[in-house]
Amino acid sequence: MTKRETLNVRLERFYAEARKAGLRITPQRLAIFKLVAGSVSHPGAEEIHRQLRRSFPMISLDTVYRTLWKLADLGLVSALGQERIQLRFDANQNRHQHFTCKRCGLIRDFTNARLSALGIPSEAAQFGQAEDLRVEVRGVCSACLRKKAPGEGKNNNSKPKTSSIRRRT
Amino acid sequence: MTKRETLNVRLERFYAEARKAGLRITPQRLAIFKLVAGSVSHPGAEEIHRQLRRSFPMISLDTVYRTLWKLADLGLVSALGQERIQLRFDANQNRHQHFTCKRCGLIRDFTNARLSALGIPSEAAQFGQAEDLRVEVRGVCSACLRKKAPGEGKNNNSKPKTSSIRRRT
DNA sequence: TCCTAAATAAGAATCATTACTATCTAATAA
DNA sequence: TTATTAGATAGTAATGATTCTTATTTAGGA
Ligand SMILES: [Mn+2]
Ligand SMILES: [Mn+2]
Ligand SMILES: [Zn+2]
Ligand SMILES: [Zn+2]
Repeated sequence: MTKRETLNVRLERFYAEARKAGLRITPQRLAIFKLVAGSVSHPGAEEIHRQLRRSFPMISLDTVYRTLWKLADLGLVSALGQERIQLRFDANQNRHQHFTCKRCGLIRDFTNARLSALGIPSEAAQFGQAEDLRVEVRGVCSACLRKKAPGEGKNNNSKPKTSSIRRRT
Repeated sequence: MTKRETLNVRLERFYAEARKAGLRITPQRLAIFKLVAGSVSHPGAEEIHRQLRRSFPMISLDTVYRTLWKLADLGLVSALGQERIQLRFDANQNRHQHFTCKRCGLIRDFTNARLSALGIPSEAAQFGQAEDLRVEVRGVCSACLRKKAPGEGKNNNSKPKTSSIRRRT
């Protein structure tokens, strides 16, 4: 699949999902999605904002963020890194894996023999010198499941204000 | 190994590494390391600070951060999450893996069949509902390798000021 | 074309983290 | 034991990414 074909497939999905969700297709939103969908660099919000200023000199950074999170809600993009903002520290230097709760930020250790045995994949070498491999299982912890297990509409719009966790999903 | 034994092993290492690196063992540093080493919750700096106020009412948040990074430099703790601070977005919704440069924050996609085939490990279930598994290879990208390949003392103290990346390692 | 809920721009606010600086102290040697 | 001093700390200001607030604009349906 060429780069152009990939972009088109993603755009189709964008239109389809946006329509399904009753999301307005503004020029800003379209431009933001196109930029991310056509990029291989996993850009951050500032970078996207800087690029888009060329065609939308007045676009605000806030719009970029709002749009990206909307797209994430629709499953059209993913947020990388963490969604939690605080750094977390770990004194366990044995090889192990983490379970992370995407709601409250809980992190717990576990050890799985198969995962611990994984070597650095050869594909990584093309980008530079690989040093280690991290495996993270993401989900929702037992405590958070208990909190509001039932009654979750597909579009959970509880305003999160500012907790340790920046966003849902 | 009991919890107490684990803590003692870690403390041994702390003293050994600190001595080796000529690091002063202050009451604050010892307390910070003990707290992290005795915890299973991967605490953040604020949390550590709050706990330590009980025994050191005057301890500053800055000391907590400085100490944690020092410990990280010595390989006694790891920083989780990302060291990059900016969120990054990804429109590739096919299963794939990432290579991440710990110096400049570059992120690139790759696909490894074995990694893509990994299922959620059973050990994760004890913590709640697991949803997905992320694999990240961390290292140094080609461009960064070129920049200052030689002449790196073991303790690279270039002041990082504030770039997109918060820290080395 | 008109209406209205949703989206935007602008800028203030927040929060985690880092920087600055005056003081303090652990480690060493006299 | 005391003096010395490089390294560490507390306190506080600064920074930078992200989110919030509000007045204005607009997409899309009637
Ligand atoms: Mn851990
Ligand atoms: Mn990707
Ligand atoms: Zn949780
Ligand atoms: Zn790099």
